Amino acid sequence: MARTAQPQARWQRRKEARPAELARAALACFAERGFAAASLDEIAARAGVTKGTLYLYFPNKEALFKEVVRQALVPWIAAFEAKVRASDSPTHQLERLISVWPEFVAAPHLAVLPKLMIAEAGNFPELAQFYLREVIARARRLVTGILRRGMARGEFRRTDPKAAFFTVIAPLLIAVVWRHSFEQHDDTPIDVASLCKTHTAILLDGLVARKEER
Amino acid sequence: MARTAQPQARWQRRKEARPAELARAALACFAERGFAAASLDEIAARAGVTKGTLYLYFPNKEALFKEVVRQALVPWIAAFEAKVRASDSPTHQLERLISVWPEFVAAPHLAVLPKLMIAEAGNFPELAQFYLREVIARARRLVTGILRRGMARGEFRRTDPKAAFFTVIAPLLIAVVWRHSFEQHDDTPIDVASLCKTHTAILLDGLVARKEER
Amino acid sequence: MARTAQPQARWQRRKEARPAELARAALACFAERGFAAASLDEIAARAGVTKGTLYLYFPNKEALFKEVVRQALVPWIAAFEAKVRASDSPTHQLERLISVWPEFVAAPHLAVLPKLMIAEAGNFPELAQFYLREVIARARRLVTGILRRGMARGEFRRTDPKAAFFTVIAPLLIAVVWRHSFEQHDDTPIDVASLCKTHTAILLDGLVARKEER
Amino acid sequence: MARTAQPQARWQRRKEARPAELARAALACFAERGFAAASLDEIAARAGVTKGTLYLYFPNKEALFKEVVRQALVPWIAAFEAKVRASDSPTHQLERLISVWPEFVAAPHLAVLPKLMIAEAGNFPELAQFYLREVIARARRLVTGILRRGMARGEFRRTDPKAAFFTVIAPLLIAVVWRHSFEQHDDTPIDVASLCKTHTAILLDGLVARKEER
DNA sequence: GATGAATGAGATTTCATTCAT
DNA sequence: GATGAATGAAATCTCATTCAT
Repeated sequence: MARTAQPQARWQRRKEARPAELARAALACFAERGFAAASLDEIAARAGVTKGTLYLYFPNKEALFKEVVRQALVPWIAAFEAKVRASDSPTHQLERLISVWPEFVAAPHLAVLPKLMIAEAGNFPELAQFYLREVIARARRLVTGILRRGMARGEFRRTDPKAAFFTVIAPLLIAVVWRHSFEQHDDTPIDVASLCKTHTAILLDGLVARKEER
Repeated sequence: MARTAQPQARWQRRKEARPAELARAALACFAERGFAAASLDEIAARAGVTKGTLYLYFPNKEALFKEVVRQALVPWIAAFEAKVRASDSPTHQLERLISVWPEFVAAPHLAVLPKLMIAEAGNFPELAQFYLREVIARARRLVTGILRRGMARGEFRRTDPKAAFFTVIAPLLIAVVWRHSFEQHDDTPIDVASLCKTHTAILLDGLVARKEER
Repeated sequence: MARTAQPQARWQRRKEARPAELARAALACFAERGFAAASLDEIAARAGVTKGTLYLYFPNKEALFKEVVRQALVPWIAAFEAKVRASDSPTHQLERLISVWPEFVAAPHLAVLPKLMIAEAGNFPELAQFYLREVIARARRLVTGILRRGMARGEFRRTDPKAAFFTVIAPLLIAVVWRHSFEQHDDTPIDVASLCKTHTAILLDGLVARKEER
Repeated sequence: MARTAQPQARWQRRKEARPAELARAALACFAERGFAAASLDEIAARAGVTKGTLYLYFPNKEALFKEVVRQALVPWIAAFEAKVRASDSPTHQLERLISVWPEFVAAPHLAVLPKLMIAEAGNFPELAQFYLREVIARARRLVTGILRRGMARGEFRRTDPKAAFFTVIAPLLIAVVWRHSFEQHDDTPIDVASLCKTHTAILLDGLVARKEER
């Protein structure tokens, strides 16, 4: 009973899947613990391989971090911009931008990045610049564009668009960050949908009550 | 009676001054490198003592970190609370609350703490809970209190106070975080004062333009 | 095909052999210096590995110690039990039990363990309980079992078996302990074989002389 | 209201008591943990002084250990020998020697020494020699003397007195040692009185049953 | 391609000892 | 005489990285 030559199926089966698996595991670990506290042992274990294997794909821990984060950043931007185009009214565009946020928060691979970037930007300048250029700057252009158009059309009150950008975006950002830092230690989880609804309302009409509405 | 040359004492007794000095040095190191990357050697050196001395005052690195956070942040929360108590009108209270922020952002090293907490919450559950309890919860009580009173008095429109808390606070928080993660890589630094002004305006009156003002 | 000169491998893989080698080296160090004074550096050096390697096999120094005790002593207890099972007469069983002792005393490093356990029981409660459970209790069961059977058969006089256990075992124990504490400072070394012979004689027939022998 | 000059009563009151207090505390710590694991902090705390004070009385840890142990050894011997003189019959002398043992076991400062000496003899040769000379050798002379006289009078069977010494003394020794090493980890404490009674019985008459008694 | 045993530098932590007060 | 803050050397332990298999 001759044992037919197995074309080393054990490894081949996974060969193409590997890099993506490693990236997913690494991203999750880095996001949970930060760069320094994430151990290669843990990343490897989570990816179902051994530590040595990581070094087949990445020259060292820092390169692994940068590569994995850089790759994960790309989807963020496109997804982000696409959502806004569907409308023409600046008000509706803002509403829409905020209303898709809960989707982002729920997507595990995307939601993890802002916290990670906030935590590690100081230690990884190139990465920070990349994030700044490819994510933040584009988001800023998107939002300030909406605001400027709204002001030009008389739909929005005059404000400094660059400053207003923070008021528009920050609560959304904090929501994702919260998810991955404090929520597990808090007793009451935040309701992202409700948060977005309230944020939209305040953003557009303010906190102050008025007799007559627009 | 001229002061004779002191044969350089190997060390000096600084019983009361020490803990604060150590905490200050530690804060600076944690701010620069993050919790994990800050070494006790470096902290000790910056404080002008040896590693062993750190252990006279703190049982371990984590306790040192916790103490640093406590000493640095709690006074600020108190300051914010005091600022709010000084006024009676909810609208003015919000305005004042936001107006102290630039001072907070400018305090040396202090403003890194929110970023540090975001980064390390996952690694130090106890610290995260402490921060939640002593900082976030107090801030939340402060803001939701203002909002509720405003609504009760008919001064503010009805919203979910817990959700609105994020819209009030998040832009401020992002401003501090920005300082220590992306600002150095961006070409135009943010102007915190202007940001606070814009934020207050939008927060109170919204983005949408109206014929008649309050 | 001559074996070419090996460019001295930095290290070798010894997966299966390692734990036993490490335990052996550790036993020697613990025996010479005691638990606290034995340094991991020294143990590693003696085993021909680096400190880090120890942690591949044992989570910490205490676990290493525990493993050393377990590996070294448990086989001996089993040997004693086997020796006893080989006979049927309680008297012979006691004789045989004692007659193996010189071998135990002569086994290299092994005989320090009782002394080490006496010295460290206070510092390692868990280890003390392990030793009590796996070594002392088994020895006690073995001896009291023999005594009880002897009494039941009328071969031995009635005594409290748990108290008699001490009279049976203590001189043997003291002999090993002596070896590693006082013998080197005494002028005349003890002759374990003779000691065992005398002990057996007294144990069975007492010191007091009689007209008629059994 | 002039404050009368207090002749620094605070320290003077204790001046003479100090050394004894220190010695007591040190002995207890060393006995509990062994030389290496006993910390000067703990000893000082137990004595109600600070670490620095220890260095007023002893040049270093090793000297403290040796001095304290050496001083504690002296009472052992005298107390031990005095008990035996009261009788003339070797059998009674042995009985008496064993019967006073429970007193030793109960005396905290004495009972602690055998364990300590067993544990540290290897690391402190001079101390071991002192103990050997002043305690063990004298005890050996005492016991072998009794045995030899008993044999000469035909009261005891002929045995090697030096070997028999172990059978006589070991169970007693083990009882004290047990007290300070394993008893706290065992569920059933040993009953020293019962142990001594049983030991006497076996020692004199052996385990083996006989028709006619002496 | 994958493994995982081994490394070794560096981290935190401990503690006997010193010395200004 | 007593203190206790400070030291500094050495201990245990961790972990990114290497490399024989």
